[in-house]
Amino acid sequence: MSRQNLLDFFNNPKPKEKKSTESPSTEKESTSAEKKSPPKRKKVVYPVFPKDLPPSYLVSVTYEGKKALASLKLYEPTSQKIYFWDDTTGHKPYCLTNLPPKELKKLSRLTSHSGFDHFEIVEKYDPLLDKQVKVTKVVAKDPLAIGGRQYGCIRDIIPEDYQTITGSEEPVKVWESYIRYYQSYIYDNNLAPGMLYKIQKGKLVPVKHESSEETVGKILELFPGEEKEFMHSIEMWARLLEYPAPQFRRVALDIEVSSPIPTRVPDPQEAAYPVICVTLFGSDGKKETLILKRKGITKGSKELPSDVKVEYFDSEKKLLQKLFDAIRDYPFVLTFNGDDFDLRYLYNRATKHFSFKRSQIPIEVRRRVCSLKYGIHIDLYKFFFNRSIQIYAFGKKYRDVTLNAIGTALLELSKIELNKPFSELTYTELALYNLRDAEITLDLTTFNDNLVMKLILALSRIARMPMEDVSRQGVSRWIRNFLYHEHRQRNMLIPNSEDILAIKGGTTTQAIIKGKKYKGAIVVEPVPGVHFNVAVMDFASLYPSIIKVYNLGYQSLLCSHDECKVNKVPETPHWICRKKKALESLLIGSLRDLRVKWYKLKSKDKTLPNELQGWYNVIQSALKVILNASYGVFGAPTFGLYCPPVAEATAAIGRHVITQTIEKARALNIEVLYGDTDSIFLKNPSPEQIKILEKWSEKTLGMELDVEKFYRYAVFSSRKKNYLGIMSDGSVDVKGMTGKKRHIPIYIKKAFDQMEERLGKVQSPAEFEEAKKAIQKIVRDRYLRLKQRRWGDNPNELAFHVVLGKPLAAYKKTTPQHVKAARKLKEIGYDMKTGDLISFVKVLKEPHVKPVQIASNREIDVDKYVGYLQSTFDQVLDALGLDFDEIIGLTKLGRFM
DNA sequence: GCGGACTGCTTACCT
DNA sequence: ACAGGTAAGCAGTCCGCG
Repeated sequence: MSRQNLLDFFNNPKPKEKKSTESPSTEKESTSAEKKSPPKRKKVVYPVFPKDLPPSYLVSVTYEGKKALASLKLYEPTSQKIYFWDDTTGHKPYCLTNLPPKELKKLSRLTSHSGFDHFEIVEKYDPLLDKQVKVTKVVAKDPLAIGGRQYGCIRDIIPEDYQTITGSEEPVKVWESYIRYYQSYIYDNNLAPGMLYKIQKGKLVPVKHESSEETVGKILELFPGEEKEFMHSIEMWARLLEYPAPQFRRVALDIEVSSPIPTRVPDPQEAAYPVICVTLFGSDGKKETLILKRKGITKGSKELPSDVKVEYFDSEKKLLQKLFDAIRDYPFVLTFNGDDFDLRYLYNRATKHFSFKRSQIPIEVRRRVCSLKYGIHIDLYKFFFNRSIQIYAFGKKYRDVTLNAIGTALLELSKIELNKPFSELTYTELALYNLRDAEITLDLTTFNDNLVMKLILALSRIARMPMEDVSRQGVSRWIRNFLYHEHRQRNMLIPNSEDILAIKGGTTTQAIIKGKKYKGAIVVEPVPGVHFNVAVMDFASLYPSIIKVYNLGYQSLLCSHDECKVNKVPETPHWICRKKKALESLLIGSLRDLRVKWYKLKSKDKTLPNELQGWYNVIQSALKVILNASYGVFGAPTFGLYCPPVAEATAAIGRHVITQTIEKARALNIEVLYGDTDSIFLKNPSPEQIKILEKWSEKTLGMELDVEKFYRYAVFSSRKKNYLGIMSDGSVDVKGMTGKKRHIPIYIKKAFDQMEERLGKVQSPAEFEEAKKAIQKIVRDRYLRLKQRRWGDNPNELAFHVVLGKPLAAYKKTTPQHVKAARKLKEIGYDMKTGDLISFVKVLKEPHVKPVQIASNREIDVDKYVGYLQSTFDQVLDALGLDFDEIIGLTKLGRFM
């Protein structure tokens, strides 16, 4: 499954849009701002949707407790303002139960519950029983009554009281009680966050975008002969994805707080120390820094850029007031870790240390999230932390989830390095530092034509989630939510996870890895050596294809029909339904086909206007992220539609498919050099042989097998997931090799890179001998330099870099080397937490490791590094028939001396 | 008490 | 809070050994 990423498209980033300088640069620094205009205490009123407003994007749905209804935020792209619209449909929170009203009326705790409203009998399709059922809709006055955290909510009362009161053994079921109210509102009204709406006669109605509709029509023509149901899904997705994206008016916010201990981050709960500097960096050109005056601090000699507006404050309260007013002005506010720090700190600082009332602060603090009353808060830390985003959208370009690492990797813009503690900075130094952080934060969303904003928008549409949620939650939530949405659209009961598990059961195969639930993919034993003319064929999104073609989903696996029981999944006792299409199969299948047949092609179509091609690339990446996870979620207990047999069946069919393909290739007399999950590496196949394989796959497996790439030659050792592939242009694919892993010292990596470059130059088998000699020289040189201890003035290049996977105290079973180093760092005052990258070197003395910060050249254990050099190169040398010891001048005999 | 064989833990990677 | 499979290094344990 190939790993081309979102950034590939933008190899030629356009020059940045010129930012309009809204504030004239003449006003540089005014120290007297607060004397001029003391902030007035006026009531903050937010705009309500006017009657004739142009089409606006639905960006948020929340429950408004005071009014007891759903409240929507819409972003009007011309005025670039947020407007509020309150529900007029009378929609109310509810849950479903199998008890009829007659029985429910016996439950006095329910009927007398202050939040209880009424009962309705509704008919639904139960996908686990495959039949229509009558259930009771228990309607409530507010969402907390259904499933609030406090004692005695409706979803708990129903089963508890029914059994105690009636003594009945009948299983009492409650459905859909754990769905957030605003999601329920979105599902029931078939809303799509991120899409265009208008208000017509007091109702929210979707806006048609004509040229997008035309494209949707064209897309549908790409799928002749598909069933009606499938076409409807394609149409729905295409509409969600074709509609244009707006310009997002936004501001990045970053604050600095004084702290008595420089290495400790102040606690946002206490918010005990003053906010000393704040920067607002806007997409509209705003660059404003607010500084708190403190004793003994001077401006210093450095200069700020002339377009930055600086304001000094005598009082922190006034600074906060000014900041709050600015926040209120923007429809979108960006932070890096604002949920856990900046916004939380500001809120607590304002309420606990100054006399701000809650109504005077534009921030709402919840358990894990900080949101805004007016705008939309996007915490980019949470977004970039998302593993799927990291890997599939950004191709692992950034490895550390810090502002500095992401900024450096994606923007080539780094944080300003400080060489003295915070408290000793001049005002200007502090402002520059703060300004840079805010700049990076904004630029993370502007680069490549606002890629990140568009990506969040696209995901929001697919997942049917507000942008605020989709940017914070993981891919399993995205998938769950659009599947839930489709359940509601079809009047299907959304099953409880435990019921799926109880009916469909667990897994039956034995995993190779201890502790795993079921058997996964096949990895073919590679044929060691150097092979010229290697074709890599793979199945385009194998697992989503399987889910589509084989009709996989919790409904279809182990269905209740006797006649389906013969439709077995290979190597398992599971069977698959032949009578009814599973929702997952339909929706994941249509998404896959849409990506492969439209968005992937369009994202590479140079004839399209640049901007449109970019949008298509965003879409195909968003789809990739979702599709890549679409099989895994079935095996994840946290997924709402968790169904182990579905995951197990997908993997089993995958093994079957690849095994058959390998057999077919061999039957065609093609040597199969290697294969992993969905790919096969073929030695020197003829174009005819390839064509036969492709046709065969289409016909017998119903799946698309294509040549994904062609290597001039490939180098395999006997290790799986470990090879080099040299493309015809000389570029080199390096997979799984230690020489490419992030933790190894640059000193060793450099030698590996040299070797890689040399291998890229080899055109033919005849040229190989010379390359081998060159590689031997590279290895020998690096070995000798190590032995001569020539690596520089400090051991930085010898440092290993390993991520701390959990808090220091959680390492109980063993103490790995990086943990030893981290504990040492902690002793000398560093703040060590999960996710930190620990850099350490290997030294002679116990405990043989030392943080690089405090290590010196003379204590380095050179032989350890020689050992590392050897194991790194062995992976390649094996295949080339070379021997490390011989290269460095040890004869085979010499090794025993 | 010591060393080799073994298992388990941890991280980084592949698909 | 997507999944399982593989490689590598090190920590810790067990067992034999006069």
